[in-house]
Amino acid sequence: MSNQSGSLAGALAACCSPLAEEPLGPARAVELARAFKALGDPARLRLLSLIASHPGGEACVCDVSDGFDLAGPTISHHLKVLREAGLISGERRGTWVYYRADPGALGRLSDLLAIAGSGAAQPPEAASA
Amino acid sequence: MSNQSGSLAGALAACCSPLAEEPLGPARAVELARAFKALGDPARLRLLSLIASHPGGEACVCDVSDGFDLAGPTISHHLKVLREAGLISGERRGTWVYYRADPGALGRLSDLLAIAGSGAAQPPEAASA
DNA sequence: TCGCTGTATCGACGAACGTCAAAGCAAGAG
DNA sequence: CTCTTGCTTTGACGTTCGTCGATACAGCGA
Repeated sequence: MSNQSGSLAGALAACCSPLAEEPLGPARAVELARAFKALGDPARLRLLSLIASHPGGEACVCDVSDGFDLAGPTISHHLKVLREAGLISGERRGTWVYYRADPGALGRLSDLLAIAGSGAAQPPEAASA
Repeated sequence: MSNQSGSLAGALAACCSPLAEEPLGPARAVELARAFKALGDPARLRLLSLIASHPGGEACVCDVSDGFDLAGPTISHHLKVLREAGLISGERRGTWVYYRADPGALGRLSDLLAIAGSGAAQPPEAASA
């Protein structure tokens, strides 16, 4: 399990001019879409939030499972999706498995949207709308 | 068509403490997930980027369709998904329909991830673990 | 008016997704 | 070693999604 079992190891690492700066090539779009798709489920969004907001910055599955109406395997599945998207990493310590959010990956996704939201290609409606 | 035909009109408007600050309630998770899901497709990501990066901040469907291997109806479908997610808005001017990215919606999604990526719940891995 | 071009909706198909129960593996307790 | 607990994997089911062709609508020009 270690870090990421998936494919995007470096996908979010070598990131990307902001959305509005240049058209975003097909290949990069595929990798970024995989990350956003991982965020595109309420359960995963809550899991990620729960992990990121947990004291110490990490949470074990047992901490996180309470408050969900989902079966154990489903939780595990969602955590795997987040892991393979490079958004969290998991580590087994004794009996329990601890997950932790990846600040870098989240930050890069944030940057991708941020600049688009504030700066580039300045919509002429500057102050309006 | 006007602005958003969909459901999230205000969903992204009244946004949200950052991901790592507090656990993100179920209801809000559903609405945010809808936005991220809209970003979770390579074609839509490229479309959004193409629109956002287009000179003037807006692009008509014809501008955007070139360079895609997708049929017309499919492009139209993806634009509709982005529109219903509140990420773009469309306006018909004569024969053509022009789309424009919504900086506010993108910015709020960005903020949601940004703080999580930099600040809160500071992972103590610095010294501990 | 008719026809043409640009865009959207409809209906259908295959693929991917979210979910669960059952079974499997890892680690500690007895 | 065996049992129990925590988590993951497997296999299956129904639903949603991405894609397309056919069709319909909107606006312009002849």
